[in-house]
Amino acid sequence: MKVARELNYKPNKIAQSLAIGSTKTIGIMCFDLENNYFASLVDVIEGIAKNEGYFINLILTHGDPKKEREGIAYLEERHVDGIVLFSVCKDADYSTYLQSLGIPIVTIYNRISEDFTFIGVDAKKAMRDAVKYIAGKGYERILFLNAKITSKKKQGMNVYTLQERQDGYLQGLREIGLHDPIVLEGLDEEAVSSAICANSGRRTAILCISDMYAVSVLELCKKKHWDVPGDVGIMGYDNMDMLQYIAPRICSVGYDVHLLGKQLVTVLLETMCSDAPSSDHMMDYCFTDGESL
Amino acid sequence: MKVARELNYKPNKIAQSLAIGSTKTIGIMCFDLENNYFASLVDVIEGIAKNEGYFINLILTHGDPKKEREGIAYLEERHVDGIVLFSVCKDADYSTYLQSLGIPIVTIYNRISEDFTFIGVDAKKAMRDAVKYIAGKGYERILFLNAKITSKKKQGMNVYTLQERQDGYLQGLREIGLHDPIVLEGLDEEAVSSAICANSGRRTAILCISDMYAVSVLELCKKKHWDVPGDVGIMGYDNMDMLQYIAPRICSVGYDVHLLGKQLVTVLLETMCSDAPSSDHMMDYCFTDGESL
DNA sequence: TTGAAAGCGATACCAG
DNA sequence: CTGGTATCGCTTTCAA
Repeated sequence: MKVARELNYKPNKIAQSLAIGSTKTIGIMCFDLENNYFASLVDVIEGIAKNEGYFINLILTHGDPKKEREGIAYLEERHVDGIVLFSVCKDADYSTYLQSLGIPIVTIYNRISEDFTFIGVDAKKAMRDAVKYIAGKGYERILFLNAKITSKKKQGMNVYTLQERQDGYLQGLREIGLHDPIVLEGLDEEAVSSAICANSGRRTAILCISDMYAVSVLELCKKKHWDVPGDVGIMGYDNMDMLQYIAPRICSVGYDVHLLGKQLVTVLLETMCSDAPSSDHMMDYCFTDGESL
Repeated sequence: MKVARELNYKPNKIAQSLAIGSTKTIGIMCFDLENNYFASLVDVIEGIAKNEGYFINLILTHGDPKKEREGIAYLEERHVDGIVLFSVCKDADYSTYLQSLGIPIVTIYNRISEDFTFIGVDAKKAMRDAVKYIAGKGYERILFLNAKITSKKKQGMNVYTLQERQDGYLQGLREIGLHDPIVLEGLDEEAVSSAICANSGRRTAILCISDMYAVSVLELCKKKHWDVPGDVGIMGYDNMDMLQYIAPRICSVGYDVHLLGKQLVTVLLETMCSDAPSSDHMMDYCFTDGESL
């Protein structure tokens, strides 16, 4: 040991990994970091993984399924011990391909199949309750603003969470006896405006797939000089930090990102040890009150 | 090759790295990803590095010098080919220690020493010009709101960029003949309010170390019912995306984050090949006009 | 062109 | 408890 110190010996983790067959590395496959939701989650995961002695290999897909496949191949070659996967791919082949790798995988945001543990919020339930929450504020007409889910589907992309949220909206609407669901896809100002205007005198709210959409709708309302929440109600999803700086404060669906990251890593580590897939974890959520409803 | 395909052969990058002595991996040592500025930059770096065939090992320090030192040690053990370093450490020993590792390092945000290539915006010049820009809008009194630079210094932290920005402010003030610099440290509402109020009838602007501080000052002004930009002018730094959703639109110092990331990776790759430290790159910046001045 | 052997830097087993 | 050796999977060199 004395000689080792004198020669300034440093163990070579590469050789160690090769010999021991484990890299002590976790791969994170994520969309992007521009979105604060993803960035926060990666931030939390890194911290917890590091505490547990694991390193992070980060790969971003920017929504490109090809990049995801390539990224998975890289992670396989690099022999990461586990993967946190925000997937944009979806087909049966992909699921069996992932399964064949024999690498523990935990999915988040989009589910791939029942074969992989999923950690997240029960988006369907959250949106169903959000509809009731909005109705409770006296709105008689509730629109849903989704991303361009149909075209994403056509491109063979994974739209699990978008679909869940939309289904939750539809279910919520049925349960409160409103039978004219209106789903908008993408932020086309014309389309959104005319949908809002066709209200036949009923107070209208718009439930958005995410806070970014909600913020854009708010911008639109300001431009059109519509009063929020008087003329138009707005609700977002994710409760991003940024909302607190925007007036009026947009109501949103929030959850504990730190806890989510914690569970993600815990379950992944569990899977890595026991070699058996763990059960899903559904997080709690809560509505953050604001001035937009 | 046919047999290889049949047996579904996949090269083992770990063994390859060991044999070849290169991991094709770049380490990114960064503060956090909560800050959109850092998150964007990491996002850009990942994309460009991947295009060049390099992988990302991400380590976050959350401003803790101890975590940075540990992180560097990990990256050394893992034999990354190069490091992008957002440093919070600063002392002569640290610089020579890093030098002794023999790993190509490019620094950003905070400079460590002349021995390491630095890529970034000339913050001193930017702030000096910002003072003139503000003065040009008719303000006769300009305050500077910094982070808690003094206490960070005492803790032995690297405050290079904070100091540069502050020095730029001081220099700009001298050059336009204003001789009462007022530097505030940290967002103490009391202190900021009273500094703003002690204006002796002169129109007052507050130049902030970053957009987050600028946004908070705006919040404060709203709470105090001060008119922006009538009573108080505000200017930020970084020109974060978020500003476009906040009214009034805060003026800021912007620059091309994508280009910054591109240069970072390019220079790092250059250093990795030639083995000689490259020269610094100073980015252009521009003032984004808004409604807060 | 092909094949065999030595190394990269650790771990792990087995005899002494 | 110590010291030698095979192994991990690949690159590289050298000989055939």
